[in-house]
Amino acid sequence: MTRKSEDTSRSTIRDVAARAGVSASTVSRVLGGVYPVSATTRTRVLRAVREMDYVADARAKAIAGVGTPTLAFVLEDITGPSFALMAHGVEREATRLGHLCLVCSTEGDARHEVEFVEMMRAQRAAAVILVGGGADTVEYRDRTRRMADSLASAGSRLVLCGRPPLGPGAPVTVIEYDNEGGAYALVAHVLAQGHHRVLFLGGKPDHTTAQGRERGYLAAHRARGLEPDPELVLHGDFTRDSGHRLMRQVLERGLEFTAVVAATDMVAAGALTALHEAGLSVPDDVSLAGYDDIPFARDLHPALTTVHVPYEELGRLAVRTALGREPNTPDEHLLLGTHVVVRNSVAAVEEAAA
Amino acid sequence: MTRKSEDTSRSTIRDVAARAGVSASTVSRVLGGVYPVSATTRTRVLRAVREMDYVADARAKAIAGVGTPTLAFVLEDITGPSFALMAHGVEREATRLGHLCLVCSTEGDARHEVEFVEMMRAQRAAAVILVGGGADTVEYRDRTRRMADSLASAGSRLVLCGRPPLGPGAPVTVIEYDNEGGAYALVAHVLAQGHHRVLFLGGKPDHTTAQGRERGYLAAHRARGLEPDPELVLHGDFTRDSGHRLMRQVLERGLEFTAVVAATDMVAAGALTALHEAGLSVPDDVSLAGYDDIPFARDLHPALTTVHVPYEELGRLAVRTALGREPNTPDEHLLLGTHVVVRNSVAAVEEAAA
DNA sequence: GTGAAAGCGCTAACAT
DNA sequence: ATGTTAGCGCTTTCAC
Repeated sequence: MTRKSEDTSRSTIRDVAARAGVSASTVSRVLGGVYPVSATTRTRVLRAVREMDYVADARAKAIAGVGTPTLAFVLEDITGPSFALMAHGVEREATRLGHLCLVCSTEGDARHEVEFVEMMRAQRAAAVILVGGGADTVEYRDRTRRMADSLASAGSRLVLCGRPPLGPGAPVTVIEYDNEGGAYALVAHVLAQGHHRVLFLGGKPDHTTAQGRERGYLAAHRARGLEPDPELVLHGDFTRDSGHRLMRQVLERGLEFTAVVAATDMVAAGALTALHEAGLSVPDDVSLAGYDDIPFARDLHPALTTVHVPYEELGRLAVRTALGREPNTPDEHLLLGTHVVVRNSVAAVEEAAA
Repeated sequence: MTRKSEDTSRSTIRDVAARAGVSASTVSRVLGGVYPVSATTRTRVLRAVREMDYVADARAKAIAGVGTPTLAFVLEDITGPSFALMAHGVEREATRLGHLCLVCSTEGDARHEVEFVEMMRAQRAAAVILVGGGADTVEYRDRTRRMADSLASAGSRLVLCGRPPLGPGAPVTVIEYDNEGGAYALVAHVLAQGHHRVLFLGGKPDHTTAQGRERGYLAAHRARGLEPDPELVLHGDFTRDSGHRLMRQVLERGLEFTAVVAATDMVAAGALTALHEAGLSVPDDVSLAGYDDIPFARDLHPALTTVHVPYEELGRLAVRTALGREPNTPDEHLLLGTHVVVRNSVAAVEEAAA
């Protein structure tokens, strides 16, 4: 059994110094690394350190100017697959760069968000990464702008990841991906299979991510000279339950369509089981596509055609650029590409039936 | 536009004091809360604070004895649905209790794990929660015991969440759930549907979670006087790919079975698509069950029968008990129940066919 | 090579 | 009610 010091209170550098018969500065020096210290003193100190199982208080070091930098990550709900993917990217890159990683869930509450940002500022986080879409209201811009300024004035930096950008001049970094482009490509693909009435299961009308995807849906139609029936675009949120509910209602109402494009793989999953519950077969009776390419998409049955979003990369990039910038650099904007991944959930329409 | 202080370096309490024409202690007092301060001074100070957008350095406060406590959460990969669920529980409860929440991914590397724990000790984290199963080797016990002692001697506490417990006397809290019981109930349910040859897609043979589930599988058989064919229990890991690969191999080998129980919903998902790819129907041709009850289980087709594990509760409990205990309390052991949730993926065997 | 002393940003005990 | 001083645990001049 390893012997441990029995004293309940953690030992300080002075305790170690005392036990080694040297001064605190000396202990600091041998622990610090490459400062000239005599071999024998070094050994004595190291032994004391080992015997007392001493670890320097990181907060004290931080305050003295040599701490491990910290990076904060605030999102809505770690449980969402795409959030989790980003979180993973952030976390990996942060530890690769030797940063600690604080995480907070807002549960979708904007008040929590600003509270967290305030805390992170108090923690002197090197950067705080805000993740997940939302409404682009003036209230949002003001609030976020305020956070950005306040962080910047404290030598930190705000990163918006998949979020509405602020106006020019704000000290933020925004990393986005091409919502509209992905939706455009996806819907073009569906249309190319001969579908004419494709249902769109969208998100909240004021949510910018939802808007981008909806724009893509519309644009793809118009590029073919089609004007989609307004009845076909529905609004809900990005959850599985929303997809399920919406799909059910549509089925009850007897709306006509041969394909459905969901704003999210989660929505698609809910819609899929609603379809199944109604005895419909995908893609034989109706085609279905999603958005996000979460890992589970390929294990749905049929495997879901969707658009891939490089979420993990997004997270990695967020920390890399945030940490690379000078705090007060004005707005910077990265846009990552998306691409559709074709699996088995959308089929060509039977021309005979038409 | 809100005016902000232009000075790039964050302001200190003394700067605020200077601007308000008072002493630092006074600023500290008005910010601190309920200490008697004259109304006019208070206003002056608050104005200065606002004008400078001042926030007290949390690290300095911490070192002075009044910091926001921090809690660390180290897991293998935030991307796994069950990990994410636990993380969510931990995070929610932590912020509810006013704690900050540090998170680290080990990517399955034990060395990273001890490094992280060491860092957390340096951060003076109130508790560190280690999550996720593993092998119960003596190396594991030694290493973990060492971490527990070291944390305890620093006034912190180690919590093992869904992990092999240490021997008695170690200053840890372990929170587990009933792996064996859940598997037992699930397999009993499958057996009760008339299945005699049920395939088990297990995890790594030395992984304690995998072992518990396998024991349940065996025990359920024996309780019915059955001795399962050893050929029917396979080993892989807990990933979707493992389930997919294993299922494929089994199908190629032409093994006979009417039901498969996967050690994990992820494994089940992989197995399900392999089954589908082979043109088999679930549950008409073969029944399938999983374990974990991740949110996606009900959107698989057919909806997956599985055993529910209260992961989120697990996380919440982990922080609650960790924070409630005195640091040096010896081992404490909580065991949460599991229960099977019946959906549509296991059917009764056709007695006619037999 | 090593110690004493000052300083990091804050709070708290002690004065007044 | 407010200022002064000491102290939290550490690093870093500045002496010797």
